[in-house]
Amino acid sequence: MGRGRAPCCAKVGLNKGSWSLEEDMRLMVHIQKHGHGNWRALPKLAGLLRCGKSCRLRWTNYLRPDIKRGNFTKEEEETIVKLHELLGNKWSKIASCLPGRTDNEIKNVWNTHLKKRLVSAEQKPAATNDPEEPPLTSSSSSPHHGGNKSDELQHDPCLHTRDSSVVEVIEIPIDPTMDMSSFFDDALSNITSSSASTQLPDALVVPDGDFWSMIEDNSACNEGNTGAWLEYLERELELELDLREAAPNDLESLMRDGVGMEEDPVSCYFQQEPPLHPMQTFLTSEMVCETNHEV
DNA sequence: AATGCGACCAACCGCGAAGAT
DNA sequence: TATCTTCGCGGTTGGTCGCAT
Repeated sequence: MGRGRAPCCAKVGLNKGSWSLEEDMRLMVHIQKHGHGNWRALPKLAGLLRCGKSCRLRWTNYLRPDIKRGNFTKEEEETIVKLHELLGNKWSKIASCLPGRTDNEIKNVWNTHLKKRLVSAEQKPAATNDPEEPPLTSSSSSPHHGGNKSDELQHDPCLHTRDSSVVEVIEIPIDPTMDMSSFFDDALSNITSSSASTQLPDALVVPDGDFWSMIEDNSACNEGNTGAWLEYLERELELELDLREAAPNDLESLMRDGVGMEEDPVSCYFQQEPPLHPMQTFLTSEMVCETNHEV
């Protein structure tokens, strides 16, 4: 029980459901500039009619700049399966081993894909040796379906199947020092605060859609309100480069070499996560692939 | 073309745990 | 010790999309 816990969301006058583009922008700009020291106070400071919890979820599951977008690779899926064998339903721990993936996303993938796959793999006798089926090793014995037994396995180096046999667990190296939340806190604290107001200009009409699709929609960026919003965002984030005008070759060199990291605190912030180049925050994986393939 | 259905996934709720004050 | 706050989890919901009929 949360001791003295205040109820989440005073359920009066607060927005629920899907986030609008304006809300995304407000949250993103506010966090980029000021960080998220106090989630409860953040919505008010950012001018959002949301509860802090909702803001935190939106940020961690969707807006965070290091989130990897797109389908899970086979390697990632196998990693999830193996880590689930080790850790059980410790989605955040599993997520910490999969850079760019959120615990919610992993949970969804597990519940919708991997669990079913394991069940079907279990139903198929191992003797069939179906080459299409991923190995999944011991997972065919499905250590967890049938209940939340995750904690039982947490410190058990071996997995016990239902027929009492013991199977070997493949060890996945986990960096215990990896703490994404503190990583972001540290990174955000390095951003020099600007004197500009976080309030969005009232004159700007918020375009329809969501944040990333707006960013991703290359063609739509050049005209209308979307363009105005992007320009506003770039000003707020002090981004000097206009990606919309960058040619594919330019983008590739930007991805490779970076631009103005030393000068641009926001870029420095983005740069602190090694697998992600700062510019990737404004590029979809599709765009990056496209760029790489075209050259 | 319209409808139904299932899959997928973002988002929510309620709760316990843990850290900070 | 009590309180406040955030984090993390399990479970669930509701909207959207694609496919079959």
